[in-house]
Amino acid sequence: MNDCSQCSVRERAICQSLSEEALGDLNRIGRRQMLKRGQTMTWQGDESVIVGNVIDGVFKLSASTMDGREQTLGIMFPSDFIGRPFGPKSNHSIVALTDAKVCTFMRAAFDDFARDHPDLEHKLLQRTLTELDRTRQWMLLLGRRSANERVAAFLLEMVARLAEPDTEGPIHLELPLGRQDIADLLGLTIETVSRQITQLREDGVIDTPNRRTVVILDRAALEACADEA
Amino acid sequence: MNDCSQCSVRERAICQSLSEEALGDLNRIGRRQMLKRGQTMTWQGDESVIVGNVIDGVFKLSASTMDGREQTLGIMFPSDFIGRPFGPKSNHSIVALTDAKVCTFMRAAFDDFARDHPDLEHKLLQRTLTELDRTRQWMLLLGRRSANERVAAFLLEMVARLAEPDTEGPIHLELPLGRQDIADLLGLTIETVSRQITQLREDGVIDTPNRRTVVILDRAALEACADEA
DNA sequence: CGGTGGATTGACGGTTGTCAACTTGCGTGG
DNA sequence: CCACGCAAGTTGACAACCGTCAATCCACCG
Repeated sequence: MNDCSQCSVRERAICQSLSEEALGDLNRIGRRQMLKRGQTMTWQGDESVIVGNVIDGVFKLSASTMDGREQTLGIMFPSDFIGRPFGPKSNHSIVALTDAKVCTFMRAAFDDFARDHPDLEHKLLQRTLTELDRTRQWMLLLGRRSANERVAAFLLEMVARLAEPDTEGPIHLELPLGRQDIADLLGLTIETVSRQITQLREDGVIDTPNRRTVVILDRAALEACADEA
Repeated sequence: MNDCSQCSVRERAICQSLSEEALGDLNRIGRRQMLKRGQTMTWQGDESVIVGNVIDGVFKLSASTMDGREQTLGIMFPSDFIGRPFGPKSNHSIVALTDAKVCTFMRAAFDDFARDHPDLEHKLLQRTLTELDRTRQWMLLLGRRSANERVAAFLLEMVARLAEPDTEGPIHLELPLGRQDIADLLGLTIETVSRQITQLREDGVIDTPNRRTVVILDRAALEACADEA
């Protein structure tokens, strides 16, 4: 059964605003879906048919030019809302970076439901505004920051989103992205990302015990990199 | 008097959703404000105090790094909504690119009003979603496109936003931005922008009768530049 | 133990940024 | 109305950073 009361993002997703009864109604038009790492949920340019909440796993939103250069537009974590409600087209692909679980709705049905539940729309508005803020910050990074600033900023962003807050000492990160994903997110090539990471390791700022884990040894130094120079 | 019924963006701004009565209530908490070209309405990092509708003129949203590199995050035209509702901080400055007129509200009062008027919130949500789409498209440009692609894309964007639709022959554009503004928007330097414009002129794609006007001579060629190569 | 795909490293070149000189356009004041 | 002055824009020479291409390395899989 799809029981929202036991949903792991119950307290954080936009559905938190709903009464038990409304939640039941919403549940009736939704369905759970599992995706494998690397699987694409929706394609750039397709009609906007599906929207939903990320329950588990990590997704990237990405767009590419006609000749195949790719740019990641955002990373979505559990409780984030994905897809394009109230509009006919989706301008980006949504791809699972890890095995993932989502709670999906047909867009038309979701739109109708949302219009009848202003509290839900309000939560969605707040989330959209926050995402717009984040996206604009990323524009500054893409437009004006150097390769080493970008990599430092990326690592700090991952700390903010993945690590336990306020831990003392070295911070252990298990990255949901490979090097190519990082490059696509930062608007760099995989080689440049690799070189910057090597540099940070040689400077003693981070350690990389294996390809997917990063240990932050000197957070202050990383923050100095990200803010300028 | 502030008479919304005669407002030049009455049919296009988010207020279009309001009844006569609600419009009167909103009008009572708002005030008109004039700004000169170059004047800053709100500053990056300040508390979010003011929100509003652009009535006349053009604004840029911009953010800068600690060492002074600047990136423009968006261009706002009449009927667009500016400022950050439902959140305490504004992460970007809002600067008038031309003499301008806005209809402003104290954020706290606007927030309260919006929460009581779901139709208004819905319009705001739609606008925010559209702006997020546009911003993400711009991320692709900043992350992955070359200088000449960026300039071509910029000119086409200006055609879309400023020119009469579907005119045959050469398209006349009166740019609201100077070269430095264009550079900040495209994540380039002023010199690179200048060189690309010179190149397009020498190729016969555009003409530049004076510093602020551009004539599109060969739109197809421009579109070819923007899409790739 | 060997294969495969991701990651790293190196050499090189191109695009764009930097610095500086010069030109052009525009407004002000004589 | 013209001339002057300044800001905006253009052009050139050069350097740096990052992308490209290619070889190699390494982790993880059977």
